[in-house]
Amino acid sequence: MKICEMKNGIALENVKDFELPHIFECGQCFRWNKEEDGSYTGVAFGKVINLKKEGNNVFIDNTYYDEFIDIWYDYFDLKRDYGIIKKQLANLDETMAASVKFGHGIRILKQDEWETLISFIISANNRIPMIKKAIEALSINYGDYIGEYRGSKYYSFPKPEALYNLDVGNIQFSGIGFRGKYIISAAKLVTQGEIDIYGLKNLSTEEARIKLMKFPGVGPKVSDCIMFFSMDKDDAFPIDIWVKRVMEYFYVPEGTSLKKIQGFAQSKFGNIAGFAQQYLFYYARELKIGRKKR
DNA sequence: GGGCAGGTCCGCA
DNA sequence: TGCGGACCTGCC
Repeated sequence: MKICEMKNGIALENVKDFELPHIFECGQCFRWNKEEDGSYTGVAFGKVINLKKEGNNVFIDNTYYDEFIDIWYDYFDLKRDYGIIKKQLANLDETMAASVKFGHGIRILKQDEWETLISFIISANNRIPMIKKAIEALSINYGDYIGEYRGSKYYSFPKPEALYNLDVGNIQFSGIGFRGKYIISAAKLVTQGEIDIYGLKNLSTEEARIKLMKFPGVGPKVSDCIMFFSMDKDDAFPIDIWVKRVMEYFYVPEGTSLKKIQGFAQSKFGNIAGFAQQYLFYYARELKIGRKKR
């Protein structure tokens, strides 16, 4: 891959394993939206950027070289060779081979810990369009105004300090529902220094999971999402309804407990379980594998 | 209109 | 420990 400076942006030439729909629609993030021209615009770390792909080149607009190196290179996990991971997984069995082929351009974004915590608290028993709406409402109301980009206004994700002294009634936006009280509790725990959200990545997966589950609204699934999507815990294996379905469809008997599925996944996928989960999730959800007919 | 959605919490054996 | 039911809310 070659990095080239451009007017108001940069170009990545000869990028491998980088498909915009795979990255932004595999369920790991909620603040990226597809534009009419097929490009994606999103907000992360208080910045707005737009990505467009032509051939094997990716164009990132509204940034500059130093910012790209500081923020986006890591955010898009560009130091990692996904070819190695995909090969390892595809060699396991036909299901993994098909999943990896289907989502071949997935990359795991290195997201902000706090934003990921709140986003996945909101995700519990919710729908993706609703989750996106809720996060957008929180940002518009309690985030900072970033600026206008291509005719739309953008806001950063609110800091914990902006939420901790709110009343539950203040954040009853569409899609928040019963999760409002969890969000405020989380903001309090972080602001008051009871849980060092940005220090958890230095702990082991098991220790970080225990700490994360101290947040109300955070159970095993949400904690694994937070660890994998923002704390480099590649052995985390979040089991949601789709992963449960695809695991039951291909690997374990129907009705297997989540704990047993978790154990099965750990022994099968080991320290790259998170990646396996993401390819399986995208595969299952896009193809609606295992979903019962109504 | 009842059921369901990227689960978690709570009460009960 | 492990299980079933409740849960905001919008959409089918």
